[in-house]
Amino acid sequence: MTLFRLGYVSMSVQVENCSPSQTVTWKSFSNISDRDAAIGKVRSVAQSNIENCLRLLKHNNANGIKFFRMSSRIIPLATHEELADWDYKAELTPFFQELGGYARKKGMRVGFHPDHFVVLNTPKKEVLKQSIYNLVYHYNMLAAMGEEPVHKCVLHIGGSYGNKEESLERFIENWAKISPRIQNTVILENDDKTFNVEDVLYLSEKLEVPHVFDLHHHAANHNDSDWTKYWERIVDTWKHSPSPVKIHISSPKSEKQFRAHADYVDSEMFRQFMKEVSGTIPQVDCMIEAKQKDAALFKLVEDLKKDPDIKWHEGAVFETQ
DNA sequence: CGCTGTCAAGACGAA
DNA sequence: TTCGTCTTGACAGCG
Repeated sequence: MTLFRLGYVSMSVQVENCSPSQTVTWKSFSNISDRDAAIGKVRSVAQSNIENCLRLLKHNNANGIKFFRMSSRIIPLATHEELADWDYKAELTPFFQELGGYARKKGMRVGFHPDHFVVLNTPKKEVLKQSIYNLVYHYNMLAAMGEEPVHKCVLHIGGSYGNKEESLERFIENWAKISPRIQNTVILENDDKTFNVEDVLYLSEKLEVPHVFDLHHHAANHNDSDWTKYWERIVDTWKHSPSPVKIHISSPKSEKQFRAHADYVDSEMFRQFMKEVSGTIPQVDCMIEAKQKDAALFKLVEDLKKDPDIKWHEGAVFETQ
């Protein structure tokens, strides 16, 4: 018996005018001569983003969706050094509290996937510094929400820099320079070009970091295409986590653009995955990464409803034998 | 009003 | 070494 929860990424294609990623660019910030007014602009955009994120959570709850990836762009310019003196935490905490309070009350799992500028295996000191600063920003948002800031930020291992083995080892060296509280926010995903499941498992097991397995990336980048032989080890990386195993699901856009995300996910592919996983663990949370966002999730649910073996709990939560 | 180019941030490969 | 591309949603600017 396995409980599946489906989630989706950041924004809805159904709820209108509800972007949680409105922004103020550095360029437009700089064009405002009154700095207080400029900060005010950033503050109001951030508040609006948090409000819209809350509206999305309410939309999710109404549809039985208990799993969600929040936008990393909630606070524009939060990690820009020119705004380092702005205490966004103090000013925005009440808004984040409401957001986190709602998620908690409804039993929702929320998390982040920081942008690709966060590269922990970089050889450049400055890039590592900025990356850690970016993770601190994510930590601060989680803390302000009252969320336990553990295993909530999905990252890739990083670049290969011409030598994959060295770059894998550099991750470990750099990891040692990061405080435990920030280390604890991180979970690691296999990518579609360089670091495959075996590489992530190597780090995950060594550093005790849960591995977020991405099925689509695995199809694009693997040593052995049969992922099931890694499954037990993947599950094992979650044994000390407060959260259930997390998986990424998406389908290739086309044969030619294999690595790009399709509008929807292939429900046959999902069904295959579901069959393999059923019975191996009590619960798995599946992040649907598709261009059509929540609409793709709803379409998958429609398809899965035809399956008589599935027992439905809520809109996007179900149980298999 | 709608289309196009630009936007904090990194990595990579082509020229 | 420099530049375009990747990828992506928002937005400013332009016609």
